[in-house]
Order: sequence, then structure tokens, then C-alpha cells
Amino acid sequence: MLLTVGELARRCGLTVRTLHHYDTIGLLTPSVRSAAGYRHYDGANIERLHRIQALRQLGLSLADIGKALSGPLQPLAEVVDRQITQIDLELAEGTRLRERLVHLRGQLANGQSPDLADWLDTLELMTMYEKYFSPEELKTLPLHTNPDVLTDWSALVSAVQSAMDRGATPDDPDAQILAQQWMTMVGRGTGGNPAFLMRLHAMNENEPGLRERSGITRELEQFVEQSLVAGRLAIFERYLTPHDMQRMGEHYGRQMYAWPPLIAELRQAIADHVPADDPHAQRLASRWMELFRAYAGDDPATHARIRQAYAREPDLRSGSAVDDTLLDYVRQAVEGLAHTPH
Amino acid sequence: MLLTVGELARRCGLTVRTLHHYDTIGLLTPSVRSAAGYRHYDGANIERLHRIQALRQLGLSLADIGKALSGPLQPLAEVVDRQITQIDLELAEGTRLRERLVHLRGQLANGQSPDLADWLDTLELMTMYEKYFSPEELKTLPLHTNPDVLTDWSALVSAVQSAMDRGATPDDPDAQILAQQWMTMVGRGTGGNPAFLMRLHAMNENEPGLRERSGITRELEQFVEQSLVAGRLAIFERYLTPHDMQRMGEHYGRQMYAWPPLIAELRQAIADHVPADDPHAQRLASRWMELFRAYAGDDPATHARIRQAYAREPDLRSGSAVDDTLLDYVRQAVEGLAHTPH
DNA sequence: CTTGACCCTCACGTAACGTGAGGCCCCAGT
DNA sequence: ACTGGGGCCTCACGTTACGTGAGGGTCAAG
Repeated sequence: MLLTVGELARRCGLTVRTLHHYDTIGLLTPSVRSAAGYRHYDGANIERLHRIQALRQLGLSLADIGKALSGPLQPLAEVVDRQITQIDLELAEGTRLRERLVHLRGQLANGQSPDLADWLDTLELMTMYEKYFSPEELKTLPLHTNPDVLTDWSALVSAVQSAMDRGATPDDPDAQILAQQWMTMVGRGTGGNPAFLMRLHAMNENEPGLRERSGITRELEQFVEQSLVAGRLAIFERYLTPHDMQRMGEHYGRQMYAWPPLIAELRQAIADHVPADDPHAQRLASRWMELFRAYAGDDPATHARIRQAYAREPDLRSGSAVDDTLLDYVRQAVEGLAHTPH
Repeated sequence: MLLTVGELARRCGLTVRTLHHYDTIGLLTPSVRSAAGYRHYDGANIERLHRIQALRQLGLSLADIGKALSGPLQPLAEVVDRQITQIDLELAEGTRLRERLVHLRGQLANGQSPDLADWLDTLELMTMYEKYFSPEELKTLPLHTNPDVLTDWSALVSAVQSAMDRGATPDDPDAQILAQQWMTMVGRGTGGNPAFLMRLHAMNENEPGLRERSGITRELEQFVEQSLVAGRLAIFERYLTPHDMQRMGEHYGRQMYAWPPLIAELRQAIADHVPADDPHAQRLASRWMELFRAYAGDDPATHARIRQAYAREPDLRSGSAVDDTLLDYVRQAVEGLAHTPH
């Protein structure tokens, strides 16, 4: 099924001019050009357009989108996950802004003059709508409230950059120690809140100015991620078979950014006293097992070995906001799943 | 309390450059300039900035915002109401898009290849996010699905424009008949759905190209509104005292656009089988009484006369999506309110 | 063949600021 | 009084992602 530029534009709600522009800058090149020069788009083009639109909605410039799509591609399911997370952010912000406006309307309807400071806060929230943190959230973000955290984090960024400048690779023990420190710092800077982690990540992705100031370039972030994976695989190696390790080497860390939203939801379910046998908890547990099996495979013996590693090595969980309460909760919810026929 | 440009920018989440720009184009002029040329902003500036931000969020260009703010100003409470409505739209759209993405993720996670037509629909929704109607909604919008409706509406727009060109005023019977026809046409074009009315209104406000094509200029819209109010006041005059009429003359129609969101919510509550004594229904009823009292005052005798007028004159409700079921529901919910101590 | 809808490339223009440059203002500390 | 730091001013070039025409070719149905 090939679509002309007009058809694709209509179906996607874009303009022909936009698609021309994307073609011109090499962002989305139609797979076929007719003898007359007509652009024809196929399924792969649609997938790529989906990726482009998803990143656009995250606020990236077209140039940055081009860069992001020039390397190895994230699985589309992960892209969609990211979108869902972003929409959740926006829904939460919208609800918050709505509450503020309802409050302001109440004051106006009563003939009251709004408190100026309160009013300015509402104006700020109007501007921050679709931005990252509400003023209230900023108050609970250690990275924002504790200058020591920011100082220490900057020092760590410098240390990582130095290691990179020295030509360190993710397999170097130094790099792995730095990555471990990074995770500890993440936990410290976010107060252990994985939802904040996703937001900081979004901010750093979306705000080039911030990226420059923080020094957390994409290369640096990737270096840390790879060092972390390498360091953790080294730990796992003490517990797993060579066969296990082959699989882990291929799959571990592949869905690194899918875990924090899930963990955030689980923590919320626990905070809301949702019973572990509730369908919602079961869905979350199902998702957990899905992610787990993606790197661990399906062999129960491997699972047991991995669990043993997690139990004995706190470094495997550092900064992930996964504690014993959460693991118990997941275990119970998974047991409920086990009673369901496959 | 006067704010410098930097303080205001920080408090509102804008940039100094933005405020300079607004000053340069005459959109927001600081109330005071110091001897050194420093800009100082006061409470009235903050109110105006709120209006500007609200209209910006509705998607108006700065030029259009300037025009909108150059005439008589809508009460700020109404501006806020409008914002709330817009946020509700966005929340609904976001929820819809989320569902689509969750579905798509499910397919991807199962290793399925998404159905291309379905996928394109999702891409369109991604683009229409923050636009006006989902594809599904378009299918249920008579204005979109029934070419006769569009033709008839265009003819009515021409008729109104002709009346205006002839120098008709809202007090002319011709104008009032046209306004009545307009309301009938609104009901016909939206299928009696007040949520659609709000959206059409937003579209017409925000899309200058659409406004040009439809002929529904702001002047025309205002002419119709004023003619409608005048026509309805003429009906009420048969039932009310001169004292009543004096109040009605001042207040009736002042919150015209606050009613449709409330009516939409009430219809939704009825559809969801929310009992009339539910706190949610009671809040809606409270809001109803608030709007009612805003033009009717607090005298029960006046209320009874107004209700009599509504009961006998179908033209007073034409196009408003208020039917007997909804009125019964509101009556029950209001009775529940009456049992609450004031 | 005609017509209407759609395609192509080219290229000027746009809206809402972003970013420096160069210089003045204000206030607190020494 | 001076200094330094933070903030203010105006001016002006630049940016991003298209919007809008112009001029002309393509395709399919009548």
C-alpha cells in the first residue's frame, strides 16, 4: 500500500508542505518516486513518521530528531511507551492547572480580588503546562532544593567526562564505578522517586541549553548507561551460567527506560492500598514479568539465579527505587497471575 | 506591588525578551516606567497578561489577541471558564490518544504488525491532539456528515450578513428571527451536543482561514448573540415585572458560553447514571443555580416567573440541548441542595 | 480532447521570539 | 567614594518550521 503525499498528509493530519519539508531536509524520504516525480510512501515510511511525530511531541527540534533517528533505532514499542509517559505527564499537569483555575474562578465569582502571589503562581503554571515540574513538585525535588546535590552531581558529571576524555570504555572498572555512583546520585537527586527520574530525563533530552549547562550530553549519558550495564553484567556473571550470560549480554539494559514508569505506577498502587489481587496490580505485575523475561528468558532456573544475584548484590538495584516492599507486592501480584490459566 | 520585567518573567515562567516583545507591539504596556527606563508592572498588567496567556493557549496569534483585547473586555471569570473548557478538551483528547497508544503498544509487544489504516488513524490523532475533533467524533457531527446542514448554515450566514449590511440592529424583529434560526441550526449541526458547540466555537475563534471561509466573523457572531439576547428578553418581557426586566437587561446573556460546558457535564452525568444526590451532581446543580441567579437574582417570585416563561416558550431553549430529562435531573439535584444548611 | 484534482519545484515571507552587543542603573559591601 | 555583581535598557541579526503563491506537469474520468 503506497500513499501519495496528499493522501498521507490527509490521513496523518499534516500538510503536504510539511512532508515536502521533511523530504527536503532528509528527515523522511519517500521509499518510491514515480517517473513523474510523485512521492510514494510505504509502511516503513509510516513507522518512521510515527517516530518523528513522537519525538516532535516531546519537543525536539527537527535537527535533533534527525540525529536521534540516525543511529540504531529504539524498538517502536519503547517509543510508544515513552509517548504514553509523556501524555500521563500532560494529563497530570492539565488536571493540576484546572484545579488552580477553578479556585481562581471561585474567587472571581465571589467578587474577591485574587491574591497577587497566588495569581502569579497560577500564571506560572499556565506557562509550565507541558513543561516538567509543578512548583509544588519542585519543592520536593532534592536536586532543586538541596544545593549540595547539584554540586555533587556536577562534580560527578565532570568525573565522567574526564574518564571519557581519557578514552575509558564501558568495560573499564573506573567507568563502572562512576556509573554506580551515578545511580546512587540519581536516587539522591530524585528523592527515590522514579517519576521524577523520567522527567529529568525528558528535560535533559528536550532542553539543549540545559544539556549544555549540565554537561550531560547524549554521549555522556550513553556512556554512563553502557558502563552501568557492563558493571551489572559483571556482577551477574558470578551467579549465572555462560548460557545465561549470553542472553543477558544481548538483552539486559535494552528496556532500561521502561522500568521507571512501571515502578512509579507500582509505588502509586502501593500508596493507594490497591490489593495485590486487584486487576490493576495484576496488569502491572504482568508488565513487570514481561520486562523481566525480556532479558532473563523463560527458564525458571535462570530466574532463580538472577533473583539470588539481586538478593545478594544491592548494587544491582541502586537508584532504581525498588525496595523490599515493592518486591513483595510484585511477588504477591505475580502469584495471583500464576493462578490464571496461560 | 510593582514588578520589574525580570521578576514578572520569573514569576510567570516567561522570558524578559517575551515581555519586551509584548511591550514593543503594544500588547502589554507596563503601567510605570522609571526615570532610568525600567519597566514596572502592576496588578492590572497581571490581569491583562492572564488574558493574553489564556488566548495564547487557545492558539490565537498575538495580532488576533491584540484585536480581541482592544474592545470591551469579557469578565475575567468568563475567561477562566473558557480556559477550563479548553483544558477539559485537552484532557479528553489526551485520554483518547493514550488509549490508542496503549492499543498500539499491545500489538507491537505481541509482535503483531499494526493494521496500516488503524495506524494512520493513530498518527492523525497524534496530530489532532490539541486540535478539535477526533475522527470518531467527526463521524457523529452532522455538520461534517450531512452536506445539507453545511449548505443551510452557509445560507443562514449569508442572510445574517445581508441583514447586517442593511444596517439591521439586534432590536430588529428580522434580526431576532435570524438569531432564532441560528440557534435551531446550531442544534441541528451539532446533533444537540453542547460539547460540540464549544468546539465549533473554539475552531471558529482560532482558525482565521476557517472564519474567512465560513463568513462567521466576530462581528457577525456578536450580532447574532445580541439579537438572540434581545429576542429572548422580548419574550421574557411578557412574563416579568419591569423590575425583573431591568435586572435581566443587565445580566441575561452575560455568561452565555458558561452554559454549554455545564450542560454537557450534566448530560454526561445522566448518561453515566449518576444519582441526583451524588456529590458530583450536586456540584453541577450548584453551578447551575449560580449561573441562573447571576441573571435572575435571588427573588423566588422572579424565579417562578422565569420558569413559567421557559415552560411556555420553547424558543427560549432552542439549540441549548436542555430537555425535560435534564431539567428534572437538575430539579432533583437542587432539592438535595435545599436540604443542606446554607 | 477537456477538465478537475493532484502532483512537482522554486522561492519569498512569516510569527514569535532567541541571542549578543554595548552600555546604563541600582544596591550592598568595603 | 569606589567596586562589583546582578539587573536593566535599546538595537539588531538570526532562527525554526513551515505558509503561501507562482508556474507548470500528471493522471483519470467523462
